[in-house]
Amino acid sequence: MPERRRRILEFIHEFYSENGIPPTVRDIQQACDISSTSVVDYNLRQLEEAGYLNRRREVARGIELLDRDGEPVSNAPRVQIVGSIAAGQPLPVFSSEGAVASEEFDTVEISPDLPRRHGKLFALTVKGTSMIDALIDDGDVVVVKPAQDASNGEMVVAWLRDEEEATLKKFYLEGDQVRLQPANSTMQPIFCLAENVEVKGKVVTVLRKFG
Amino acid sequence: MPERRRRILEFIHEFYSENGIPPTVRDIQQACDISSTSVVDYNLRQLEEAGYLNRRREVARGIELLDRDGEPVSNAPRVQIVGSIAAGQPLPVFSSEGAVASEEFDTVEISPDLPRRHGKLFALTVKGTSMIDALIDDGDVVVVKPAQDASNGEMVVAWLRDEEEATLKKFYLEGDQVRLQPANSTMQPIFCLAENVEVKGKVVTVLRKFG
DNA sequence: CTCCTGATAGAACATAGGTTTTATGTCAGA
DNA sequence: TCTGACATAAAACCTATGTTCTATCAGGAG
Repeated sequence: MPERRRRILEFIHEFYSENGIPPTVRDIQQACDISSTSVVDYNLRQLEEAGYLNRRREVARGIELLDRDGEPVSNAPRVQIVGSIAAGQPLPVFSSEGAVASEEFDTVEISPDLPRRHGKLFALTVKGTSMIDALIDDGDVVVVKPAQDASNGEMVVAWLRDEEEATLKKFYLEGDQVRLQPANSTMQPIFCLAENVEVKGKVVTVLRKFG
Repeated sequence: MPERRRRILEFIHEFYSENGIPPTVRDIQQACDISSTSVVDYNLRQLEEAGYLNRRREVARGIELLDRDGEPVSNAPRVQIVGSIAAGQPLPVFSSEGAVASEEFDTVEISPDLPRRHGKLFALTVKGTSMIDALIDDGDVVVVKPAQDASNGEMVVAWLRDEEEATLKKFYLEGDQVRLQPANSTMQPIFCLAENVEVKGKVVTVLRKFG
């Protein structure tokens, strides 16, 4: 893709993020030092053909950015799904400095207030029904804030060293013991030694989609 | 605030959620059955003075919605929480034409792709643990697309006429009977006559927050 | 009744902004 | 060298859209 075209696309992203509305042809013209609106139009057509954006004809500010799948893109924040969590399976290695390559993973869109409140986040897909007792279904996505410890009552991603098992439970430190309480209050808690429990993060939200 | 003004504000929210760009004066005029653009302009000025929005003068689609603090509202769409759903309680009256006043209700932020895919949505807070069998906890928020019927397998908000009870279940039409299947596959389904089941909407997503 | 204010109308105006037309330059390949 | 695709230009065009002007009407205060 020609440099100028790339520049235009980049500018549209920037402008939309900053202003909440798409730029006009003339906004682009100015920002990218282009001498004529027709050149902008030409390049926009190319970009449209290449699937990078949609243009609502005859509509002011009718540029709509698209993602790889041709779906309208939004500037809502996304977090990486760095892997899955399931009974009896190792957790993916998630380092806070993103040792995971950005491009390799799927992402999910989340509410903007989450990163605002919690900072950097990641997500895990739940595989299997082993988390049913935490009211989390097969296929749900849990959004997690990385953490090494937790306060009582917080829902955590915990790694049980001896059992080599990951679980989602409410965390309670009681002396040198840890009580891991299922969200479903009719289920029984697990008790284990504090040193056997490795907190990997705090669950911030659960996402479940239908249809 | 006059009814018409409220309507305008509500429409701007809707339009922006669905289209990713603010409406024009004439979009508003049409949607709200107003005879003249000047009336729209007049009301927009009032809304601006009252701090509900910002107008970028001389700019096409220059309406910018503000939140209570006068800050630009994030362009992540929001849906109204029109009430709660609980066992043995009536559902709130939710009409598609927004009989519910905008200001009286809380809202939740949702992913922008939801309104784009499903159109107008509303949300219900789940009260009590009666929806545990649908893996939905006390305090969860379900986002719902209004609908009068459903296809097999879809999670619906159903109203059981005889029982006078609202429930969240997977919907299956089987002859003249309806099977309402809990998401938790270990639980037993409910069978009832089709005419006893009133579908109110389809569940699009469930939101659960921790901390 | 008169005056004022809030709200509604209809029409016209002005310009922001999408689109088109025609022309020019560059470069790879026949 | 010629040709055609690709990219750039300048200017004009047209309509979508923000703005303004003037008029009307209902209701409350004086």
